[in-house]
Order: sequence, then C-alpha cells, then structure tokens
Amino acid sequence: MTSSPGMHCTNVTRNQCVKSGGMREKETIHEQDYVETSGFGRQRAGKQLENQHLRARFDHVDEVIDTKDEDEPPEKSPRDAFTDSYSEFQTSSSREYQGRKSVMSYFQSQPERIKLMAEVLKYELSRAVSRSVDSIFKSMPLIQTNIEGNAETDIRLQSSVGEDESGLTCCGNAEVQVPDVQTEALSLVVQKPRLENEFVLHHRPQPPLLFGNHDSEDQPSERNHEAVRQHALRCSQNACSRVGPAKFDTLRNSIKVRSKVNSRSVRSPQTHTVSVDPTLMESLCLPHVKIESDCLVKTNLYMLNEGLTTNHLKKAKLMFFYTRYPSSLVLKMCFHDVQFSRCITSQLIKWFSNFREFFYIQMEKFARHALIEGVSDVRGLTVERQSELFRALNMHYNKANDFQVPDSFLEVAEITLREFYISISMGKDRDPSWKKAIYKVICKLDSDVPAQFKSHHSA
DNA sequence: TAGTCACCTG
DNA sequence: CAGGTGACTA
Repeated sequence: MTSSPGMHCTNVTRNQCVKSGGMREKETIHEQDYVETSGFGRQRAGKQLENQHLRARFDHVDEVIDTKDEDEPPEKSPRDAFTDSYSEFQTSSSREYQGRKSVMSYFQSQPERIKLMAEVLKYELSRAVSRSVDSIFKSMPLIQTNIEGNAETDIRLQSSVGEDESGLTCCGNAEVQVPDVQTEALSLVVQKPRLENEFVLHHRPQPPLLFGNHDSEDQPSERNHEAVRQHALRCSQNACSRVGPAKFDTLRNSIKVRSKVNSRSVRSPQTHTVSVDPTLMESLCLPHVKIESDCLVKTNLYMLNEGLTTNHLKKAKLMFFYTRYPSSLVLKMCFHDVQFSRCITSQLIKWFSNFREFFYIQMEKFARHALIEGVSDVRGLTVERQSELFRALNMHYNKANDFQVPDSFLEVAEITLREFYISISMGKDRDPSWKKAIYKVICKLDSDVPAQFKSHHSA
C-alpha cells in the first residue's frame, strides 16, 4: 500500500457528520468530489474567487514528488520469530507428551523408551534453540561479531554447560572458545545494546559506529553467525541430555519467554530471554551440577529496534517541519534503525496524524482569532518566528528549541493559516467537509526531508 | 480486505 | 499520544 504524498493529495479523506439520515459519511478530498460536495450555493459562488486565490498563491509550489513505495511483506521481528519458535517447540512437545504425569508413568512403565524420548526431547530443544538463534541473526544487520579470539569481541558466549564429572564439556569440539563456567541453566539471552541512536541536531559530531564502517552493517558475518548458532545448538543438546527427558518436560513447561520491549525506554537495553528459574533447574539437575547462572548463551548484538523510542518521536516531530504526509518509503528511510512491521508503520502514521491534528487545530484557532480581531486582509496574516502561532507550533514539535525550523515550514504555516482564514471568512466552515479543501492544498506542500534525517548516524 | 485518513475521546 | 470508529481507495 502506498502512501505517497501524491496519493494523499487525491485520497485524503475525512469523516463528515451529515445530518441527513443521521448517518456519518466520509468524503474524499478529491478534485471531483470537492466540486460535487460543495453543495452550498455560497460555496459555488466563491469557488471562482477561491481558485484564483489558490492559483496565485501556489504557483510557486513545486509538484509533489510522487515516491512510490514498494510493498514489503511485514517482517517478523526477532522477538516474534523467537516466540514462534518457542511456540512451535511447545506445541510439538505437547503433541508428543500429554502432560508430565503421563510422561512420567510412561517412562516408569517403559524404561527402554526413555532413551528414545530423551532423543526426541533433545531434538526438540535443539531445533527450538537453533531456530531462535537463526531468527535473531536473520533480523540483525548490525552485529558485532568477532568470536575468534579477539579480546574486544562484543559477542561473548558465556557457556553455560560446563564440565561434568567426566570432565567433558559440551563444547569440547567447538570452534568457539568459551569460558569455563559452571552453569547448567538453560537460558538464551540475546541482549540488544543501545541502538536507539540519539537524534543529534545540526551536524553535531557523531560517534563512529562501534564496529567498523557501514558496509559491515549490511554484511553480517554469516560464518560467525553459524559458529554461534552451532555453539548454542551443542550446548542446548548437552543441557537436555544431562537434565533428562522427564525433568526436561517440567523444565519445558517452566520456560518463560521474556520479551519486553519498552518503546518509552531509551536507556534500558531490550532483552530477549528464554530463561528457566535457576532454583527449578537446580532441583532438576544432577546433584553435582552447580547452577550459577540462568544463562546458557548470552550474546550481545547490535540489532534493529523493535519499538519506537522517545528519540524516534522527537525525530518524527522534527520531520514534520518538512513533511506533513510522509510516505511509507520516507518513514522507512528515516527510521532505518527500526524493524518495520505493520504495528510500527501504523504507529508512525498515527504520530503524523496526531501532528497534523494539532497543526490544523492551531491554524483554525488562530485564523478565527484573526477574524475576531478584525483582520480584514489575508495579506495581514503572516507567520513569523516571533509570532505567537509559531511559538505554539515550535513548542509542540521542537520543545527543546534545539532545531532550526526551516523557512519552508513558516511558509506552509502561513499558507495554511490563510486558507483557514479565507474559508472561515467565506462561511465555508458551515460545510461539514470544509477542511478537506485545505488538506488538499497542504498535502502538496511537503518538501523533501533532508539527508540528515536519513543518515545512518542520525537515526 | 488492508491500508490510510480525519475525527473523537480519554 | 493512543485507541476506537467510520469511510474511502486500491
């Protein structure tokens, strides 16, 4: 679905309360519709004047660049993928075993099958972990990987399954060097460090990406991914086999998917966790196994945001100075650090809808105020940086006042104010759909969002 | 039917 | 700012 400014120009719609029949109708801001719905005689009489008025004032306005947005299937977020993986694991496990009690009695009566069940459980767990790790990596263009002995590495595999009495480690043949920790808990923690890049205004020097150039963002190391994946797989297999099938069934039921994304929280890293209560693990594990951590695999990764943060909101507000009707493509370009989904897209669109709402409310308010004050000439209506209207807008979209509002926005605000003034003075506001003509004008006044907003550093 | 819009409400 | 709603388009 496209939502280019061009489309908005022809498809801007609004609800309209029509008294006839008590029904609520909606009309489209459309050239044809506009004529058809200008049912009031006074409106027709004033149309010619208005058209001249508009032509005179908008001749300088560039045509809106119609940026087509290719349809993209909503991508599954790492969290969703992870949850799905777990759900599948849970479902398949449930299919195999109708509850822990029956499993236990089954094992007791069929000891020779315990081995088989253990293998099945091992397989299920391995698959779940494998898919989880895969899904996470697939959705992470930004990743800090250097797991081949670099002390500065940001991926740390904190293993997890340590040595048992036989001295064997779960990752004895792994390519990955892991610390020797005594952990038996089953937990996959993928921690996301801050990537909600602070939106820094006006070319403030940007810290370089911690891990090389931009090229690396688009070319994550598949080899490292695979190494980590294999490591997680081996560890999970080992953990399963050591816990034992019956105990693991209980363990499976105890697994909680903690995936909390706080769109408000900028500071706290978001964590995807499948964890097991250590006490439960302790009760399930062999007596000689000491549990020190609930982490089986802990990986620090740079990944896409799954939620919009306050910085994103701030950035969106500043974008509003340039575009009132951003297309989906523009949104994706400017919020490239966000894992786009239908929900995220809707939220961004909703933000701009709210911005417009405030914008138009202010315009109408000040236009009416001007009429009340006796302003007789539309040319007397201007929007300057010192004007009260601008201060109200600036306070809303640029509260910190740390952004230099472009002159183009002042022009748009002035045009909008005059549009409201003219419409109200002509009595058009008696038409329930009177604003749609204004929306149609304003949606054409969008300008390109500066590259600064699309920069990888300023997201 | 999904996506988008303006409007209303909390 | 978000949720709900009705209306419209592709």
